[in-house]
Amino acid sequence: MASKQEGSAIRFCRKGAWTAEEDRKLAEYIETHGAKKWKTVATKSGLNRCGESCRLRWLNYLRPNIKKGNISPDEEDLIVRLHKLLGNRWSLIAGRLPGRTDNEIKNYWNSHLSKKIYSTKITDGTTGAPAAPPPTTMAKVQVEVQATHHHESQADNTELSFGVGDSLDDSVEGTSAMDCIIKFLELDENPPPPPPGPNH
DNA sequence: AATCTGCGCAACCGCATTGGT
DNA sequence: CACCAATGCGGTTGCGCAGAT
Repeated sequence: MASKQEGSAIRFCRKGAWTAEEDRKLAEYIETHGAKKWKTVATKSGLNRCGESCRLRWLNYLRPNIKKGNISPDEEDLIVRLHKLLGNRWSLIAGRLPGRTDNEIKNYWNSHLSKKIYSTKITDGTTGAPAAPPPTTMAKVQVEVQATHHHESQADNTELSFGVGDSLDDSVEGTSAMDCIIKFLELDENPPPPPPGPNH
């Protein structure tokens, strides 16, 4: 019986907007069992949804400590700077903005900031290539950050700062972490003179 | 008052990466 | 060491709402 239901759940993933009832079921299940093994979550929670769909819904909407809307000028500035550094690594950028999701930042960038940046570039006369060509792998991100700062040790710190495993939890993401990023970004704006080293 | 256009948000799809067997 | 499955990420699309004409 159960196996049949599970099978159908996997084969016929419901699509479209989530209902309040689905949200409740998902939240209830995750509260009890935790947010892991999304395929299992999808089947055991009684939702005819794909695991990926459940994950997205949880991360972008149901998860606690999520801020909705009202992106402050500070956050906007941070997003612009981080995007300049990291390119379209939305999850990394989101990791530095407590309570924000990669999807929200991505949407915000696409609808607001990209236009803003573009018009700024037109004004500056610096048209052409995007702020940061999107690297395809984390390794490339590291290389890019290193290249940006022309300083190995700094790049190493950066890599630590931008750990992917960071959660959006406000309790973890303290002011000091944010301060660290802001400092880091200040360095990006006013980079110290590169030491005479192996770096070009 | 009705229609059209643009904007913002939520969700889906495909690809890449990582972990386990 | 190779293969398979699961997970995560980024890009793109669709839907609904608000404002302008």
